[in-house]
Amino acid sequence: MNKVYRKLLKPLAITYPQYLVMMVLWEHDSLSVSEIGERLFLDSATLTPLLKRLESAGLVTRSRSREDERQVVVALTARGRSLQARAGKVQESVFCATGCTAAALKDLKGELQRLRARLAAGC
Amino acid sequence: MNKVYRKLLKPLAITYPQYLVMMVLWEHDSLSVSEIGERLFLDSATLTPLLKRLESAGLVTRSRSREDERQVVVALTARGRSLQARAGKVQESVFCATGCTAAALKDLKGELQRLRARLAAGC
DNA sequence: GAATACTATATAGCGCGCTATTTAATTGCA
DNA sequence: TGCAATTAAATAGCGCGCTATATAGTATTC
Repeated sequence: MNKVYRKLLKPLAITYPQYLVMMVLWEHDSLSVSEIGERLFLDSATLTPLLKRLESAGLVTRSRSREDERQVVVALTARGRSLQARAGKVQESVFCATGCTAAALKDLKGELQRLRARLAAGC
Repeated sequence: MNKVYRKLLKPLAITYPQYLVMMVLWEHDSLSVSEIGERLFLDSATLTPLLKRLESAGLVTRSRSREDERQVVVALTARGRSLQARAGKVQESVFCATGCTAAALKDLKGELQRLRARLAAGC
């Protein structure tokens, strides 16, 4: 999975986890670190360095929230937004590589999500 | 997945990837690095340091093969073998945590294996 | 209003999995 | 035989995901 994305994302010069963060931001434009974390099941220990790399790549900005100075708001830059267009083919290519129908993939995704929930809940 | 195993393997003081290697060795007792790699889809860059950790934990030995000095043969120690008994409950606990029937898990495994094969083959 | 508890990030440190490269042993071919 | 090609491990270096801990800022409680 990671390996498939790696090849496709090489032209964009981002990694697969970075791509996941960008996808979340393309939907919401601006989110706090923990809001991103909730959506991707990642915590600040993972996200902080990743976001710093996206920041130094000029794709996002990180700034302390005015209302709550504990929070760091991550927002897309123009460059970050424009990357979305170039990323269009990625999803398509991965879908093609799976050789699955959209319905089969949806089923599999649902099954894995349920499994994750059960594993997280404990025995 | 990893997180579930981590908790269960803590008493054994090994990680989940280390546990996978031990499972392979419990079946075969002695294998070369690349033979382990084939079974787990891992290469020497990942396995060499992992095996060194298992070696320094006293669970395996690593020695150059006599027939082919390029190969390193990894073999269980007595301590490594005896760990198998203590690991008995791990599989059971994980199975329980999935909340799946054995048949459902088998199906899911097959589906994911086919998906991996397709992804590896390319579009 | 001050001490306390809680929350959001950040940091340190570890193991894993990867790519790219190196080293050493074996194979194969002229 | 000798030299090139191949193979098996090892190494360097990077990003990720985790646990444990620290550092702030905010909320609560008395």
